[in-house]
Amino acid sequence: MTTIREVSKIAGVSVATVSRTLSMPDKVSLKTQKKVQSAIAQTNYKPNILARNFRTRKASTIVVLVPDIANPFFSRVIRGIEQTAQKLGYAILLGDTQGLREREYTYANMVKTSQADGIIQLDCHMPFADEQDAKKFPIINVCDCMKNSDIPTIQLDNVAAAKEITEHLIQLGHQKIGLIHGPKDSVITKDRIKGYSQAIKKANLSFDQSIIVEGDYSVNSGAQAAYNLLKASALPTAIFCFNDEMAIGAIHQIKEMGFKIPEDISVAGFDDNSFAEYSDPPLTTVSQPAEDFGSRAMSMIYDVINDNEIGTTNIFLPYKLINRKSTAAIKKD
Amino acid sequence: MTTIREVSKIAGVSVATVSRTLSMPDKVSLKTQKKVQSAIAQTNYKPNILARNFRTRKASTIVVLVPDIANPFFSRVIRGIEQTAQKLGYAILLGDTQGLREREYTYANMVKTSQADGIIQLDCHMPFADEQDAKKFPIINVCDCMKNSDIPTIQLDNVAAAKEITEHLIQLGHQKIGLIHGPKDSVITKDRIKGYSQAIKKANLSFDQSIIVEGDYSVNSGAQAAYNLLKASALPTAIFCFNDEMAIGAIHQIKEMGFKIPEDISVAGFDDNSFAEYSDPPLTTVSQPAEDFGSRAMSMIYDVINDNEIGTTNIFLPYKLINRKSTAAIKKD
DNA sequence: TTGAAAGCGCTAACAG
DNA sequence: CTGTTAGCGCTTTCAA
Repeated sequence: MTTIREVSKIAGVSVATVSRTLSMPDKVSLKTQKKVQSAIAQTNYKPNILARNFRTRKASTIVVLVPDIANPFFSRVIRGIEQTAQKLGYAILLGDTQGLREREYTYANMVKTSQADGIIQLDCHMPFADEQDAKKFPIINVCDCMKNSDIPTIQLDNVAAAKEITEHLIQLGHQKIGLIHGPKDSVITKDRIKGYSQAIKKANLSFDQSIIVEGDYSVNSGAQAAYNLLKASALPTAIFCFNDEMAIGAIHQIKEMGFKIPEDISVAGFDDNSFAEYSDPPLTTVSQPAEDFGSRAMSMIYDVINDNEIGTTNIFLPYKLINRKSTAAIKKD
Repeated sequence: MTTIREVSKIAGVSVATVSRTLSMPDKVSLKTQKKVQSAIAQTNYKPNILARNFRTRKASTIVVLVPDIANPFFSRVIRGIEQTAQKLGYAILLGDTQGLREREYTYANMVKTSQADGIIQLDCHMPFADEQDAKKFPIINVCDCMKNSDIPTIQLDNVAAAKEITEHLIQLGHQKIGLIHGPKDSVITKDRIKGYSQAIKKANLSFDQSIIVEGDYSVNSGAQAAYNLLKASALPTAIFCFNDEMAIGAIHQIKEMGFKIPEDISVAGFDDNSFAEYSDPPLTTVSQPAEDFGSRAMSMIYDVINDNEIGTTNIFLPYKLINRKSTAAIKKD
C-alpha cells in the first residue's frame, strides 16, 4: 500500500505538503499541487482514512439504531438519514437492534470507543445504561421518542394525529371504535392511545378496553388482532390500526370472516405506506414524512457534533390525514 | 478521555500489559489482570477502537451496497447480513446507492481507503471503475449477481424459478402470459425473462413482446404496467410480475378495470413478501430465503477477508413456489 | 509473565 | 507557501 511518505518522496515535497494538497489545497501553490497530484496518480495512492480519522479524532460515522430494518417506515427514515449523511461527509453504521437493550448498548458503545461520532436512535429507549452518558455523547431521538429526557427530538405529534383520525371516525357516526395498537412500552403507542382517548372522551363515548388489542406492527399480527376483536362479544364498527401493515392484515381477516369494508366495519391505518393506496379497499391513513425525519435527524446530529451544543430541541413534523375508501359513514340499521 | 497509558499508570503496569489484558488475557497473570481491571473500572476506560483499527489495519467493517433500502426484500437481506456481522465482530456501513454508479464508486472507495475490509454488493454492477480492483479487494455479490465475473456469488436460480412459475401458469391452461419485469439492465430481469421464454418455447407457445412491460419494482409501477397491458389489444389471461409489490399494484389496477382475479386474469408475483398472503386474492408467488442470503454473504466475505482467498464460488439458495388464490385454471368460454 | 520501545499513516503546530 | 517534527492511542516485537 502506498503511503503519504512515498508520494512525498516521488513528488519531491514533504508529507505535510501532500497532506495539505489533499485537505486544504488552497494553501498549496498550484505548481506544487500539480507535482503532488502527478505523484498520487503515478502511485495510485489512496489516503488511509483510518489513520486520518484516528489522528483527527473524528470517525465521520454515525450509528443508527433501528428496532427493525425490515419495517418499510424505518427503511424510509434511514434512506433520509443516509442521503443527508452522504452530503455532510458522514457514513452510516447500521444497528438493527430488534428492540433489544443489549444490542442497543453494544452499538451505543461505538460512540464511547470513538468508532462513531454520534447516535441517531429511532426507538424510545435510552441506549446507554448510564443516563449521564446521554449528555456526554451526541445523540438524537427520532420517530419514537422518549419523554422527559433532554435528548433532542424529531417526531410527529402522535397524540394529535390519533385524535384527528379518531374524530374522523366519530364524525362518520362510529361509536365503537376498536384499536389495534403497537407494543405497549412504546411512547408512540401511548401517545396514540392518548389521542384516541381524548377524542372518545370529547365525544362522550365510552372507553371500552375490550375492543383494544395489541399488535407488533406486522401484517400478520394485524390479522390475528382483528380475529380476536371480531370473535369477542362487543363488535366495533370501526378499527384504527397503528400502522398500515396491521390495517392490511386486519382488512384481510375482516373480509375473511364475512364482513364488508367499509359497509360493516371501517378500517384506518397509519403511515401511508406504498401499499395503502392499493389495498382493497384503499386505506384511509395518516401520512408521515419518513425521509424528512431521517434527513432532519442527520442534520441535527451534525450540528450537535460540530457545535458541541447538546441542547434540548424538539421538532414536530407535519402529518396528513389521507381519506380513502376503507372508512365510511356507519350503516343505518 | 482516558487512555491506555493512564490505566497502566494507575494499575502500576506497562501499557503492553493493559493491551494484553484486553485482547489476550490468557497471556497475563490473574493477579495482574485484576489490577488492570480495577484500574479500568476506576477510570471508566474505553479503548479507542479507531486507534486499534488503525494499528491492526483492520476496520472490522463491511460496506453493504444496496440499490434501495426501502425495498423490503433488500431490508431482509440486510437484516441477515447484520445479524451475522455482529456475531463475527463486524459492523455494517450502509450504502444506499439508488442504483447510481457514482455512489457505488464512492462507497466502494471505502475499502480502498481502509475504512472497510470488504464489500457486499446486492446489485449486479461492478462497484469499481477499474475491474482489476475486484481482485484486490474482498467483494462478494448477492441477490442480483453479475455474470462472467470472478466474484463469489450467492443467488437464486432465477431462470429455473421463472420457468417454474411460468409452467405453473401454462399448466393452468394459460397461453397468453404477460410479464411485468424489472429494470432491463438487471441480471435478475434477464434471467427471469429467459426462464419465462424457455417455458413458453417448451410449451410451443408464441413469445409475444407486446404483453411484456417494464416496471421498477414499486407497487405504483405495477399498477401502471398493468394498465398499459390491459389497454393494449392482445389481452393476457395471466400476468407474471417480477416482485410482489408490482403484483399487488397490478391486482389493484386489474380489479379497478373491471376484471376478476383469478377468473379473468391470473396474477403471480415473486418474493413472498409479508403482504402476499394478505392480498385479495392471496398472491401466488415464489419465496426466497432473504435473510439467508444476507447471512451467507456475510459469512463468505468474512472467509474471503481472513483467508485472503478471493476465489470463484457460486452458491445457489433454494426457492419455493407458493401456490395461492391469485392464479387459477383459465376460464372456458 | 512483563516491560521498553518502535511505529502504524496521518495531521497540525511551529518555524522558516 | 513549505518543511520539520511531534505525536494521536494502540499493538507488537524483542528482550528480560
